[in-house]
Amino acid sequence: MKLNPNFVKKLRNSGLRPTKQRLKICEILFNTEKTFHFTINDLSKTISEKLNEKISLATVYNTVHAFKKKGYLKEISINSDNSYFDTNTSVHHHFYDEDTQELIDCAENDIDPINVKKNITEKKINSVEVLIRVASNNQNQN
Amino acid sequence: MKLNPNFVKKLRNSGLRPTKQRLKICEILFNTEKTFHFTINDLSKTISEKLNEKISLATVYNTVHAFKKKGYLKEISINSDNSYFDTNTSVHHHFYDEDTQELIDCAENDIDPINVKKNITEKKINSVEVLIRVASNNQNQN
DNA sequence: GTGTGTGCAAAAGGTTTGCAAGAAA
DNA sequence: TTTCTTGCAAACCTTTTGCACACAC
Repeated sequence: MKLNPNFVKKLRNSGLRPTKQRLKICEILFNTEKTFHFTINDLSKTISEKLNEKISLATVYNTVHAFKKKGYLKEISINSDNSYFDTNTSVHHHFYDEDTQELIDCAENDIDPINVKKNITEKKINSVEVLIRVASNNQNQN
Repeated sequence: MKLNPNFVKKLRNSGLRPTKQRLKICEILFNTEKTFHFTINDLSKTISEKLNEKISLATVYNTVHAFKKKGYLKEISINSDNSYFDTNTSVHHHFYDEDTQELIDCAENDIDPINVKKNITEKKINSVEVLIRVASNNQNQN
C-alpha cells in the first residue's frame, strides 16, 4: 500500500503520529473528491473488506475521535440508533431518508439562507443547520 | 395522589391502560402549560425526587417509548451523549446551548420560514427543522 | 379469570479503558 | 530510549428483555 505523503503531512501537522492504521483510515475517508457520511460500523466494515489487514475496533474508535477532535470529521446525531460522521466538516444542511436511514448533503443553494430573527440566548451562534426528513408516503413510521 | 381524569382518558384513548405509574409520569410530563425537554435520566431523577414512590427504570423506559409511539413525545438527537425528549411534539426549531447542553425551543416567528428550493430526493418531506448551536465566545469546544 | 403492565435482575449493545507489547521519534 | 499507539479483553453505561408477580378490566 502506498504511503500517501499528504496524509503523513496532515497527521503530522496536527500532532498525530502517522501510523499505518491512521494512514489507512485516511485513505478510506479522505482519498475521494466527494465527502460522505459513515457510521463507525460502516467504517470498520469497509476496513475489513477493502484492506487485507485488520484494525482493531478500539483503534477505529480512537482514530475517529482523534480526527473529530482535530476537525477532520464532524459528528451528526439524527436518531438514537446511530451516530453518523461526516467528512464534510463545514456548516451545511442535510436530508435524512427515514426509509433507508441515509443521510444526504444538501447543496448550498438548495435552501434559502436561514434568517434567525431573534436569538433568545445572549450567546454567540456557532452554527445554523437544517435537517429535512423525507420518506415515501406509504410509510409506517411506527 | 389525585387521579387526573384527563390523563386517564388520554391513556385510555390510545389503548394504554391507565396504571398508577403511567399516570404519575403523565403528571410530571403533561401537567404544565409549557412544554419542556428532558432525558430519561432527568425524568427518573424527577420521579424519585418529586414522588414518594419509586418507579423502576425499565418501566420509565417502557412508558416513555410508549408515549413516543403514541405521539405524546418526540425524540430529539443532538449529540451522542444524550437522547432528549420533547413534550412539544409539533415541528419546531431549537437552540442548543453547547455550554450547558440545554435545549431551548425556538418560537415560531423567531426564524423566517425555511424555503427548500430543491428536494434532491423524490420523497415526501416530513419535517424541516433547524438547530441553532450557541455557546459563549471564550469557549473551548475540545 | 384473562391479558397487560411492572419490577427486578440479567442480557445486550455500543463505546471506553487499562495495560502489555509494538512502532515511531 | 522515550513517548505515543495499538490491540485485546475487561469494564462501563445505557437500554432492552425474560419472567414471575401484580394489577386493570
